Amino acid sequence: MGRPRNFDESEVLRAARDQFWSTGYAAARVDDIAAATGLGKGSLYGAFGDKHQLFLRTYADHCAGLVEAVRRALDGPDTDAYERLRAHVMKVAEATASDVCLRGCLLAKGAAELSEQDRAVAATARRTFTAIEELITSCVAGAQRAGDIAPDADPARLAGLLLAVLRGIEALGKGGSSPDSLRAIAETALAVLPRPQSDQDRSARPQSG
Amino acid sequence: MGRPRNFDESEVLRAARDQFWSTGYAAARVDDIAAATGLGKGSLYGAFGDKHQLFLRTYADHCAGLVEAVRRALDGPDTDAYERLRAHVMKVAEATASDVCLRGCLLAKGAAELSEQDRAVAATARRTFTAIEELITSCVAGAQRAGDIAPDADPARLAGLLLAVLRGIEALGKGGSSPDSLRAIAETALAVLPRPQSDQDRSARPQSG
DNA sequence: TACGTTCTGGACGAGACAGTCAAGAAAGTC
DNA sequence: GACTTTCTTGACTGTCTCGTCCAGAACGTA
Repeated sequence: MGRPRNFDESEVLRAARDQFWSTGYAAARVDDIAAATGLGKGSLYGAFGDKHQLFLRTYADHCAGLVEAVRRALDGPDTDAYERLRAHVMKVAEATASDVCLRGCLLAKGAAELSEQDRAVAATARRTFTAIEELITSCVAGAQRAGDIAPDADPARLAGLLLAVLRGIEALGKGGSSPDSLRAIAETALAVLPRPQSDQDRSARPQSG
Repeated sequence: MGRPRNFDESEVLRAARDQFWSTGYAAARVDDIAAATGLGKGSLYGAFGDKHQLFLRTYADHCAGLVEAVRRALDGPDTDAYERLRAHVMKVAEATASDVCLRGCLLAKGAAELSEQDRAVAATARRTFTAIEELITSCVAGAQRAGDIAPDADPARLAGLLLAVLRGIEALGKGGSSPDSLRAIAETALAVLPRPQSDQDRSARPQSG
């Protein structure tokens, strides 16, 4: 059956992804990727095709992983849906704030660099955004059923807004916005979500100071 | 006094910017930039230094122009502050939605590609974000004085949220989100802004359907 | 052990690219 | 008109990088 492969595919893909992630697609050198993975270029080309194919593969895998992570963070019973949503939004802000090297999110970085000229990248990015938005929509709807979101609000619209805020936090983090300001954005986004009337309406307002 | 320059600096910078804008920094070729500007490479290097310096110049100019455009859109009397804010948010959504080629915003594209490795780019992006946020803060404060925003809300926090939403819309547009969904995000962001108590509270809620 | 097959690794070639340079052009000055 | 200075042009160079290729290694099979 021939010589078996001497490497773990997922490890190689992760190393390759990290190269693309830190330098971007165009600036990533195949030789560097080979060095980072420990493979010779022949093996790399034999197993994954050329640089572009390798990128598409790592990008798609990474995006799928992202969606799965969001699913794990947001899935669960309605009772805790609002709390899970809150925790997730804050976690994204914290993660972006603590990304000292400004590497940011590969999803956004890849889309920014390539979506104009590469339909496959644009399609993957779009699918990823849509999938995450659906997960947020479900979570908001759960919170609504549990009485933590105003009953007359549209979960899909709130989810769209929250997704935009999350992507915006990511974008601002790339510019080096302070951790505090990113946290403030996340808190404010949660604070303006419409709560049921029964709550003090004030609690839905960002406080001064 | 020697031979005078044969080109208009701002036109050359604009042409160079467009090259960086459509391909990204790393993938932009100096030969293409020269061709686009109509200059020989010698003139380009003589006038603007190397590729990196040229990019920094176009990036800084572009960001300064962006801030000026936002200032023009948001400056004015308190009476119309809320309306100007609303119009601006909707305009960004429309502009992103109609950006068929997914070129996106050079500010975000440059920051995504280079801020990790280039402090000057990160600093320019950060300054730009800060400047825009301050303009939004002023506008929100004006709207608050005019009675269009809840008096107990914190304009700076709302401005941070709005900036994040605007950047998020831009990021989602890069993935090819539908014009309708981008518009919906903008509308929802405006709808969740806390309005004064005197208004029907319902009007501050995104409607179902 | 001999053989076919698949993987490995790195040398190699072709092309692309950034930046330089030298010869000449266009201005001002005397 | 001679001279100085600055700008212009595009050919040129050296370097970098992608992708290929091939000799050999590591497996299963007979």
